[in-house]
Amino acid sequence: MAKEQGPMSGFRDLLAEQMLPRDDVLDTIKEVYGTYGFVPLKTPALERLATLTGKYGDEGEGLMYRFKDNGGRDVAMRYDHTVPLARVVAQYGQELPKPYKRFALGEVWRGESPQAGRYREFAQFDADIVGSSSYLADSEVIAMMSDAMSAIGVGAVIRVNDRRLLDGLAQECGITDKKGFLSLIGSIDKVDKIGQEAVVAEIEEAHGISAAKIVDDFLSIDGTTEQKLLKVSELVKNENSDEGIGSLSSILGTLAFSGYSEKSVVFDQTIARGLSYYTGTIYETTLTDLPSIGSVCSGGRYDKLIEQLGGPDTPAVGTSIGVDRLMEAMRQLGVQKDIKTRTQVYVTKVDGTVDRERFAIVQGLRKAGIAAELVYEDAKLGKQIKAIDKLGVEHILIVGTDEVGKNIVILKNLETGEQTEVPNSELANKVASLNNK
RNA sequence: GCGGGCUUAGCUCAGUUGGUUAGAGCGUCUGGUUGUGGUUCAGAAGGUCGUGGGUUCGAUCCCCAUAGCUCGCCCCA
Repeated sequence: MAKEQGPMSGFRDLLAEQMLPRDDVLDTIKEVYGTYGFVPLKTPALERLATLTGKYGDEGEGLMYRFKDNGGRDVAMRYDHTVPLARVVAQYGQELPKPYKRFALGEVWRGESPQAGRYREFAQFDADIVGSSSYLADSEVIAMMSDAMSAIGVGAVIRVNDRRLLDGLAQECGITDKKGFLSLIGSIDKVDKIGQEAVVAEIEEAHGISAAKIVDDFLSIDGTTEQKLLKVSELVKNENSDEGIGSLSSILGTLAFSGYSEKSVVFDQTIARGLSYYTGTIYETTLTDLPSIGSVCSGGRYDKLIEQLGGPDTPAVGTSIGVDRLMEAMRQLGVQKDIKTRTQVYVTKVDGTVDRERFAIVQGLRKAGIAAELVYEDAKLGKQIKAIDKLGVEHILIVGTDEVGKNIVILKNLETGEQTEVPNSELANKVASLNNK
């Protein structure tokens, strides 16, 4: 059958069984972010083309969804949350609190060719601290990522590095031009994918044997965070790397002091991040039980970006969660909740003459904060129960003329099969207590 | 932008070395008598075999084209 009536390639419908667990995860993350004082920011899905052009490089530009709107204006779909943030900072700079800690959750659109775990419309959940270059800001963002992963029940380790360390490494390798540097970083970034040997070979080809030797030694460094930092500082000695190591020591030391062990936050000199705009701390998140899915949450410090994007010269550090990849990971890990509805009680229909009473019962439950529904159409009770059970609703009420006459309802637990008569007056409390268990 | 794979029932897929009524599992529906499900039993509905052309007495199967989907590379989340 033609599958041409579905959504376009790279776009998806998310039905209740995807959206409900997703909402739960996002709510949990929002709560965590809230405990750090982050406030929400919503920017439009559509921006003026001029706001977005020239910000993502030629490649990004080509991937942007752009068109003329009905009034003939050039517009483009939001491509990420960072450029809109820069616009907001430029526009409201004076009014914003300092530091400005905001999170942004929403869809972004990129006209890439879709692949496994990559879509043309996908949600990003960004959190950034704008206006401070303090290492405490970096520390908070990393701690917050770690907390968020714990809160949603996913084991994760955040691997932290510093861009300046890599700058220093490049310097040691005799690489001074930006292009060479990006190629070096690009190679190092692939170490998880292709292995150290292949990376070293690639670097030897591009930058010569002595550079390859240094990188090989660099990548081989092992041990605890503290040991590794020491060894790196011995191997790469220059101003750049010293800054990076100093900053990493402060951040990781501070985090360790607050109980973030090496199981949750580590120094990893192989983290490179392909993006060119990072200036300091960089980090990625590896899921303990599903490393192959890649980083579900990553970011770093980008002190020059907001200025480049047309805002004021403002330091910033932030993180971005790939919501869809995270949900996919949770599905694969089997930790995604299996829910199709939030309804707690379903009132069945056994007798059409008591619809008013059934409706009133449902309204009473709803007023008490309980999610309740009632069956509309006549059907065999067995069929009703089957359908309700399939939805995953645990309790049903049976209300017919007998029950209405006695001012009671029959409450049945579909999991245990247990069934009791409950006086109408006690119903809401009874149901509430069931769901609190 | 480059390369591979796929497209048969609502879903996941068989299948025909080209030949009369295209199959399975799951799902859906009906029934195993009146207000009690998840197991089970009996039965039913449901397919222009992606679209267009060609070869052939005959095509879902072969050829060409086209579209859609999908997976890699690049880049990224």
